[in-house]
Amino acid sequence: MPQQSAVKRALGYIEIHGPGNWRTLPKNAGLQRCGKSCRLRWTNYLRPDIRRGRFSFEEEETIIQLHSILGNKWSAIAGRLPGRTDNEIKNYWNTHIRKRLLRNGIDPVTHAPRLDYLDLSALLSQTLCNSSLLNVSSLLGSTQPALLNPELLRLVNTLLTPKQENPEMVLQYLQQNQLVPLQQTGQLQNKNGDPTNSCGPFLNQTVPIMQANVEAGLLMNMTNSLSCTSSQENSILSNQGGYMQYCSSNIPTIPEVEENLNVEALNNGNRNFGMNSVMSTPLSSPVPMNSSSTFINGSSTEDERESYSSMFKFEIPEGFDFDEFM
DNA sequence: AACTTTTACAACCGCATCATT
DNA sequence: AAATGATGCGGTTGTAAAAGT
Repeated sequence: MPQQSAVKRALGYIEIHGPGNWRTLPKNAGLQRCGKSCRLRWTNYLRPDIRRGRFSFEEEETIIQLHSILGNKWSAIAGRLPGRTDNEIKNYWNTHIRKRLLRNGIDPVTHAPRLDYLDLSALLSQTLCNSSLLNVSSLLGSTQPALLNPELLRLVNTLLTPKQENPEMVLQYLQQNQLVPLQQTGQLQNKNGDPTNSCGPFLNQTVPIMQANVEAGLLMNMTNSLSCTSSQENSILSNQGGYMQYCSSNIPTIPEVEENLNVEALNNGNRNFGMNSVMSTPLSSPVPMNSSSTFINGSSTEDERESYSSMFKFEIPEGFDFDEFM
């Protein structure tokens, strides 16, 4: 007996008798399934009001927000997303959202930032001149993010502490910890020992450059990378005064950073990066969740969403003089 | 082209709760 | 109040398709 016609019979049976009577349904419709299986099949797949297709960005944000409040109460979350089933949301969480949160250094269970989940190797390499001489990956000691080298955590902390934003201290730290070769001239060299390569002069000249430009912009961006890796995660930052805001002992909060940096100078090179734009999702109540805050558009693809995340990674400020640098 | 690995999603399982007798 | 069956729910598994080698 073709399965297609069995489904049609089941649907016809439900149309006549309504959903329910799951025990009698398989017998009357000639199905091999048990009643429970029929019910699940109906609620998760066959129901006519089920909305199929990709989750929109709004839906995704709603799921994250609700999950931060409700936890794994998938049916409760589904209740706020018309046409979506708990099973669908659960699957989407496990296959998409959870992974992205982990990649962005956010614990998907607690929704708190976790440095040990973050791809710090890539972040720091990118940060410090995309340097091949920085043996950052060795700091990690393992490919497993959970086993983060404490040295790296200290380094990140050093980089992120506003009072220590002087790049000289960063370099000093790197040298002290043998993360870069210590040179008598103070110049750095690459693996080939060539001090005139792109990275050496950069780090040598970086101090004044960074003091002028990078100091504010790069550190701010790096802070964003760690604590606010995407507009989506920004929206679920802790629950203070109607706003969600993540907190961490190591990571300065955004207001702290703003306090310690010259915001005006910062914005010169990063106008699209204003703090307001990333901290603007009100969450005075769990529902309704259709915040208008940080949406780029409602039909963004996953790749596009990933690119939002990368927006918050290190960028060289506009004022950066590459000619001088080279 | 063939094989392996990864991804995404539907389906299943077991337990908890609710409703009925 | 207890027993029984139905339903709801969250975690897990199975598998087809896609991606990678």
